[in-house]
Amino acid sequence: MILTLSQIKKTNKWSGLTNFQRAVYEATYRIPKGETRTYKQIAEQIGRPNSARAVGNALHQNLFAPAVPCHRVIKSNGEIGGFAFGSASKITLLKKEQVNFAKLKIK
DNA sequence: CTATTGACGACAT
DNA sequence: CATGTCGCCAATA
Repeated sequence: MILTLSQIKKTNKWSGLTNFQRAVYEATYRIPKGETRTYKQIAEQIGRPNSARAVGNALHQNLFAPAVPCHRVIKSNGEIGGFAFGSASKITLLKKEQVNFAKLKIK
């Protein structure tokens, strides 16, 4: 079951989150299919340009997978970054979404 | 309250 | 290109 953003906000999990976490999940939810964002870009989008690391921590909790497409978030240097279920599966998901790998350091 | 940790970033070497 | 160092921030113990 893939929850919509509005449905996510009604869950009991959501109510327990901090504003920072909520902002991260919202920003990530809006990443269009076939595109990627860096942790840095997410941080900037939520008004905290220096919180890229904290963004990664937030996504690691991954409370709303797969509703929140956290696999579309990568490192700013083009590397894949981490993933709760292993970076290999992260790459697989991106390939299924026809992401442009040209700019990424992935074969 | 302090200390530690981690799906990061920028820069130097 | 590969490593190391330092800075950063929020969550957690």
